Amino acid sequence: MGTTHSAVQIATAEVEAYPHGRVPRHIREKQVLALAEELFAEKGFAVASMDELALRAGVSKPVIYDLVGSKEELFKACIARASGELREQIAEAVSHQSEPVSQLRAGSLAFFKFIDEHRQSWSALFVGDVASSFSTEAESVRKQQFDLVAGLLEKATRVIGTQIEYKFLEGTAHAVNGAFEAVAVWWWEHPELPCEVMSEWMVALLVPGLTSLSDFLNIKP
Amino acid sequence: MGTTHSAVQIATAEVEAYPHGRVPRHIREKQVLALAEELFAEKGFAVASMDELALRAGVSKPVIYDLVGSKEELFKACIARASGELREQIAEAVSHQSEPVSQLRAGSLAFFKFIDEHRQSWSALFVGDVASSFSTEAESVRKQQFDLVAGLLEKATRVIGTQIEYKFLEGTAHAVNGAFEAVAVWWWEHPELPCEVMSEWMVALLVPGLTSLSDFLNIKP
DNA sequence: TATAGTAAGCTACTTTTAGTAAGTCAAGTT
DNA sequence: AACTTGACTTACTAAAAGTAGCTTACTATA
Repeated sequence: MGTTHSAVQIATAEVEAYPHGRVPRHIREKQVLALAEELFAEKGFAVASMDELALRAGVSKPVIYDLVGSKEELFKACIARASGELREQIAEAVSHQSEPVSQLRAGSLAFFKFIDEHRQSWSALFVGDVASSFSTEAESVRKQQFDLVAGLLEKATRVIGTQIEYKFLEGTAHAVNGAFEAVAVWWWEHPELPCEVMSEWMVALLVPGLTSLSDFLNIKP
Repeated sequence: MGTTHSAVQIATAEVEAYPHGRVPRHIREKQVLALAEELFAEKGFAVASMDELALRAGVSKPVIYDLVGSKEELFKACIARASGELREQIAEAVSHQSEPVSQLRAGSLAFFKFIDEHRQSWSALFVGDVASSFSTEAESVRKQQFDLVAGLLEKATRVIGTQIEYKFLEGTAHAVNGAFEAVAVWWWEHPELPCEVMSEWMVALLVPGLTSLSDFLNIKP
């Protein structure tokens, strides 16, 4: 367990187990996906070319197209894979907490840790280039933060005994997520700040408003 | 003053004042910029083509390239123009207020009003497609929100007599801006909510955290 | 074991679009 | 009248997405 292996390295090794070149579909697919993520991370969506991807995979272009459909679908697949991973990490961290504020804090820390460990990919897939036009994919991350936000607000309002409209929960979750994303982008140029500080900072910024938001929401039922 | 004229209509009228086709450079430039913004709003960066822009302007492609340099520069110019307008509107609204919270409230309302009146363009230039890769342009809007946030935090900390690090003001401004942008995107699918509600909602979400954030910031000098 | 079927891959295209080289044509300037 | 300049054109190149149709190796079964 001394060395760490990247997804690309693992996939390449698996492919090279077939020295004659003819590799089973699911193996080739994993390799192409891993190489694509790397390529997008290096160059961004617009500049990354399918020709180069084919070259790196040591395969011709139609093979790529047969596997992934189109450049856009490939990009979406990369986002889906990465955001799935992010979601898992946050969920894992949250699951150890029971109080809404502690959950948000744990989720926040997990978020920054994930980004810290995947700077390049994260920037390419979630920030740069066309990322936002595929927002339906990154959407799944928001869905999750939605749950955290909902937990916070519902607890706050359960006291008053009011049912908050779903709509407002949803919008607030988007706002919270937007704040996290934006500050993560800014963090990119200030990497000297540790995850813990980033996380506490965001908690300090958002929790007071979230807990007191119920007042506002009760005005507009 | 009965009818309203769009930027495109005005520019087209100016161009048609030269029936022989040879139009002075600055007039043609204004027309091309207006048409470009319209085209990007309709199709988004990736799908909009320079050929079609040339066609719509009734001019050949090299003319476009002579005027605007490249597709990316053209897009940046559109963002710069639009964000300049947004900045002006917010500045105007803020200038009528003196207290930080009132300023944030006024700025917030101006923000949502602007977007409400420029839905298509705003979405294409600031959200869709490549928008975020040109974030240096949209950056100028953040700079302004930075001032508002700084006002809030400095007032809060002046009481305690501490000097907040510039870095944290900046990051917080990004977070606030990200929250606004994200909720504006979400608003796109919930247009039934009036600007005033959106604005008050964001104020309710952000102000408590902003005013209390000083506690956190004083921990880390 | 011969052979039909299929999975993996290739060469060689088409199409679209950003960007450019080189020239035309009208109007003023000397 | 010759010369420069500024708006504009035709006709290209280059790069990259995506595809049609063929080849080759492996596999199952008669």
